[in-house]
Amino acid sequence: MNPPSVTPPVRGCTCFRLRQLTRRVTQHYDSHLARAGLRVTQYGLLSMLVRTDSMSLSEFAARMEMDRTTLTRNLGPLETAGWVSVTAGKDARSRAVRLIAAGRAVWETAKPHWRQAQDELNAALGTDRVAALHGLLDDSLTRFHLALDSTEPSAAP
Amino acid sequence: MNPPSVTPPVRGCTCFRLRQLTRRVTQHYDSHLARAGLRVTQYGLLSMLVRTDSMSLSEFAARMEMDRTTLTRNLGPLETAGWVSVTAGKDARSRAVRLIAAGRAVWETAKPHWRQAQDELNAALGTDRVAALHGLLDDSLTRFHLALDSTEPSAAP
DNA sequence: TCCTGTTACGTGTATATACACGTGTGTATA
DNA sequence: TATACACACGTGTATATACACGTAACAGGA
Repeated sequence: MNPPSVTPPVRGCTCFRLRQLTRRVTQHYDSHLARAGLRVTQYGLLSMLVRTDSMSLSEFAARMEMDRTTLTRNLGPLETAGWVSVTAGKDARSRAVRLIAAGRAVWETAKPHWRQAQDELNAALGTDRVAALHGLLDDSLTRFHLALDSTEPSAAP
Repeated sequence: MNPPSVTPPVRGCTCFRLRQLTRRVTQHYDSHLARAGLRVTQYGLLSMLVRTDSMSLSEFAARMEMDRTTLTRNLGPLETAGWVSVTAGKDARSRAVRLIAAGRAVWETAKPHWRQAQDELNAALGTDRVAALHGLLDDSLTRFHLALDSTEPSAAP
């Protein structure tokens, strides 16, 4: 007889599992979005910009949960392609990121390909499971911030 | 009155959420493993090698759910550090990957740091939630393979 | 034996990711 | 006002990721 209602210890590495699934899922989305000349990371950036007139780099990075310097690099190809403009911001320090018409057009073109990738994933995993996964991922991110932000073992003053 | 037991449509992008959380969680693990001079990806590779005497590159890549060429690149730093050896395999084509004593030593050193990173995550999210996340991630990966492998839109012959 | 297809790799290229570090710029304080 | 600090960025460096492409080696059949 097993002891009831005892939570089994967590086995293995959460980060490893996350990275594993993320690799495969990213490949799936990328293979679809490639038809529009985009990667899923780029599609995500454009999607965020579609909903916002203008943002500073730091604000953009915070919303994407992405390192600021990573965002700078990731915007490079989008700027080169003429989809995004990075101009002077309110401050002399700040810079404003904005979506250009061509960028919106590419996003519109890519959208049905993203939709198909997502539909195939929904079918493969089951809608219930995907919904549960979304909830768990969102919740985990929130709790992660609440508990671990500015508690990292950088230096004990 | 809301219609009962109707699964709400899935909102947003699964891949985006996965990548978001993976970024943050990876940073967390990396900050701990840095004390042992490792990244979580490298720790994962060493962990797999600890349980296996010898493997071909392709077999290793398959077990890691990692692209073969990605694995080749990721093994570079580990070889340079003298933690892993890549020698001739059974075949003249194949190559055997093996963990060296120094590699095992580093892994042993890193293990408590990984443990702490995992414990902090467990505390931040709650053990139940982490267990649920593991189950969902594992299950999703399996179902992903069953449904989407060799069904990718590469080319319609 | 020679040809053909498959298998197991490596490399070039491009993007994704983030830390350490340095540079201006704004702000508040002595 | 001079100074110190905080803020917003960019860059150098290193790793992570994978597709396209090419090469050498094996396995079968003509």
